[in-house]
Formats: sequence, structure tokens, C-alpha cells
Amino acid sequence: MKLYNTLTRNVEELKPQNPPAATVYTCGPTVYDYAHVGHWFTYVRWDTLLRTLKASGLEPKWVMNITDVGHLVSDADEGEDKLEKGARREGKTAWEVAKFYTDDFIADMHKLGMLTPDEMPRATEHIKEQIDLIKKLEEKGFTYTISDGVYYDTSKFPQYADFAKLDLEEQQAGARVEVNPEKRNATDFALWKFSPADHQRDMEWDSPWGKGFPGWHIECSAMSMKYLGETLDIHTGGIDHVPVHHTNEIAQSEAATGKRFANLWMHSNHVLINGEKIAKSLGNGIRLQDLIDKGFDPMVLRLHILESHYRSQSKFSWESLEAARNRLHNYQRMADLQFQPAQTDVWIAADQSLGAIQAAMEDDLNTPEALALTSELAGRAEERLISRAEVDAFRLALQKLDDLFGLDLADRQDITEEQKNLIALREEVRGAKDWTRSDELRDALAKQNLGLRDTPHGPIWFRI
RNA sequence: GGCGCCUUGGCGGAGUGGUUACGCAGAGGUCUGCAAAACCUUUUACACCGGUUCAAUUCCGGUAGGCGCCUCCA
Repeated sequence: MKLYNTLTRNVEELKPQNPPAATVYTCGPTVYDYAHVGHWFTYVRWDTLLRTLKASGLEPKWVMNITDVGHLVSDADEGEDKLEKGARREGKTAWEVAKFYTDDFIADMHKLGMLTPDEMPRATEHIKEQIDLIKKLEEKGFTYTISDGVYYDTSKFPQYADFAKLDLEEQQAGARVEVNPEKRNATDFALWKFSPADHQRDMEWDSPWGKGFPGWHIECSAMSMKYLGETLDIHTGGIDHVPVHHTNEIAQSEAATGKRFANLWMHSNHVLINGEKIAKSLGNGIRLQDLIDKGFDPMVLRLHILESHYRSQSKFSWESLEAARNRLHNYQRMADLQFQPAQTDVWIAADQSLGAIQAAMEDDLNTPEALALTSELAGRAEERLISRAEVDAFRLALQKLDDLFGLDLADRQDITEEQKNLIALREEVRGAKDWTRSDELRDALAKQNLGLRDTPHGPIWFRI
């Protein structure tokens, strides 16, 4: 399996350390607000990665964290904690806010048919691990303490700028935020922040350095190492994490262990709405619930996400969502053929397509190519028939497509006996050339959202 | 200012030095009792200008426009 590695900026062969095991860590959500479609583009893509790893014979262990403390209003550790800010906004405690949005996120994950990660660790449940890691960094001389917290001295890690190919000096010239003057370097980041003297936080813990809370970056290092070991096979996240969050994760993890933190880094590009990124400041976040309210099945969004490549900047619009809905309908019509095999020698030969589809997925998750092949499969059979002889193989093929895409094609329901009887009755009157009665029956079925097409091998129904 | 990316037919979106991507939508046709589905045809596709080449949408240089990160943020 080949994947693009941000570390080397090349597509390379995935080489897990202990195959068939493969460790995957995904930077999860900060649960201070609802997730929007941009988040789902990213998370569905990682879900697709896991599905492809499994389909290729690996046994991945997937960990996705929940950031429920410490993510400050600025990634660069300025400003206040997002959770505390969200709590103030909603008149709740930070704990209540975290639980509410965590539950909402997981509910949406299920609606989108995502695999459940093996672990979804919360930062607040791993304070000890984070403190231990900071202690390790302190012992090795990578930290210093100033008035508001314990910081990582990025100048002690010479490779700091390498991952994101940062030009630290030039970058400072354009900085738009005031840097804490106590920091030794502009890129230094907080490992432990002290609670403010003037008010009590909802979330705070004792530590060797004083009461406070962990910085955002340290949680991912601490929790990934706890569950997956010191060197990850794959680390994934949004493209925005390259210059700060992941750069910092590498700095602190590799300083602590002396080992490579992750062998392969994958980043999902952003999705644009009306040519702009989705951002709080633009107020253009669309939630999964907004789609559902407009009558879209979450699977439509899932298919739409797969229609573009994860490394390219894709676009979201209601028009393209409608196109995805129609495409999904076509796939579902293909899937419904499993209930009505015909006496025909026409073969869909789905297993031939599956090899090519899987190969496309294993080529850096080329989902557009994989879907192109799937669409060809859906439209291949002459008059869209499958033969009785291949119905079992066809069902197996649908299951394999589900394994890769998660579009729920295999798990569909047959029509009712009553509906089958109506179709049979229509065949009878059609045989008698009673076109009026025949069309009445067709209209009656249409009211139950069932369409019919008459083929030389008998009528085939499809859901409208 | 620094780093990086993009510009493909009505819309979305792959890909390639010479061959139909694919999907959705529109028009015409074949087929059909009528439909439907399928199939066929169709609307001069690769921003612009140079260069390399037998051949460039696909490589190189420039121009124009747009975008992302360096604030929020997947």
C-alpha cells in the first residue's frame, strides 16, 4: 500500500513496524462546539484509510483522541482555553461542555457509518501521563518555566523547523499576534499552563510546577505513546496541523524518547465553501444536522467526500451534494439487484472490478478513481441484470465495497410480499394486454416509491 | 513579507507527453404497448503567452487570476 508521507513529501510504500499490526493515531476534535462538514471530510477520510488498511490485510489499531482541555484560543498557546470559553458562553461548566460536544461528535460519527476507533482517549483522563512526559522533558533540559507556565525550548531541538519546512526568522516578520515577551523563542509552546490567580478554572490539576492544566500539544504525544508505543506507523491530521501542532508533537516526543515519533504523516486538505475555508470567523460552518434537515442521508455526504482526493482542496456545495445523492441512488439500485436475479447469462463480474478498486484505494487512497470504477461496475451489465448464478458472488462484492467505502450497499432490505404480489399481478394483466390496469398497478407501486422497468427477463424494481 | 498550492467541458472531479476518466445535469436518437433502464450521439475541456519536442492539457519559463498556512480552524 502506498501513501503520501508529509515527512518526505513523497508517495511511499507503507512499512508497518510489526505487520500485520499497524498503528494509526488521528488528531481528534476539540469538543467545545459542533463539528462541521469540514471536520467530517477529514474524519471520513481517515475512516477510509482504516478501511483500506484492513482490506489490504493489515490489522490496524486506531486511536483518536478527544481534546477536552488545554486547546487555547490560539494554537500558538496564546489566549484562553477553548473549553472554558465555551463554558462561559453557554453558562455551563467546561466539563459539561466537553461531554455535550463529545457525545454529539460520536453520534455524528455513527450516522456517517464511521468505524469506531479502538481507543478514544480524553486528555482530561490522561493528566498523569502528560505530567510524566513533561517531567521527562524537564530532566533532559528541554523546558523552562515563566510566569504563566512551563514551556518547551524549541531552540534545543535543532530539527524543529524541518517537518513543516519553516523559515523561522522570516515567519516572525509576518506574525500577527503579540508573542509573550517572557518566551525565549517565538515558537516555544506551553507544556503546562498555570491556573490564573484571579479566578478558578473548571478544569485544573496539581502538578510539580503548580496548579494548572496541560498544553494542547502534549496530550497527543502522551496518549499516542501510551496506547501505540513511542513510534507510530501512521499519524494523521488536518493540513493546518503541519506547522504548529504536529511540529510541536515531533519536537516534544522525539526529545523525550530519542526515537522517530511517526514514520508516516498524512494530512487531509481543507474543504472550501464558496471559495472560502470554513472558519469560526466566517460563520460558514455547516453541520451534519443541517444536511439531514434538508433531507440528505448522511451517506450522501460520505459519498461526496470520497468523490475528491484527500490531498486536494475540495469544494462543498449543495449542488454537488445533490449530484452525490443521485450517484448514491444509482449504487443503491445496483445493490437492490441482489434481490432480483434474472434468468440471464449477463454477468456483472463484480469480482474483476474489486481488484482494481482496491488497487486504487491502496494507491494513496485514490477514492475518485475507485468510485469511477464502481460507477463503471454499476453501469456495466447489459440492462442492469445479474444472473441467478452470480447472486452470491454479487452479495460478497457488495460487502467488499462496503468494507472499503462504508456506504451500506450490502445491508439493504427486500421489498414486501405485498409489493411482490402487485408486481406479479401486473405481469398477469400485462400478459393479457390490459394496459390500463397495468399502468394503474405501476402507479400504485410508484406511490410506494417503487419504480419498475420491464426487461426481456421480467420486471425489475428499483427504489425511486 | 515567508512557506506551499491551484486554474480541466454547464457543475463536481481524476488523470496522462500521442488513446473515452468518472459522476451529476442538458439536447437528440435506438429500444418499449407506454414507460423505465440501458446504450449511442451531442454541447470546439484542459487560464493566457512563449519554449523544449515528431507530438503538450501533461515538461520548462513568464503573465493573469484564485486559494491555504504563518490569527480562529479539520
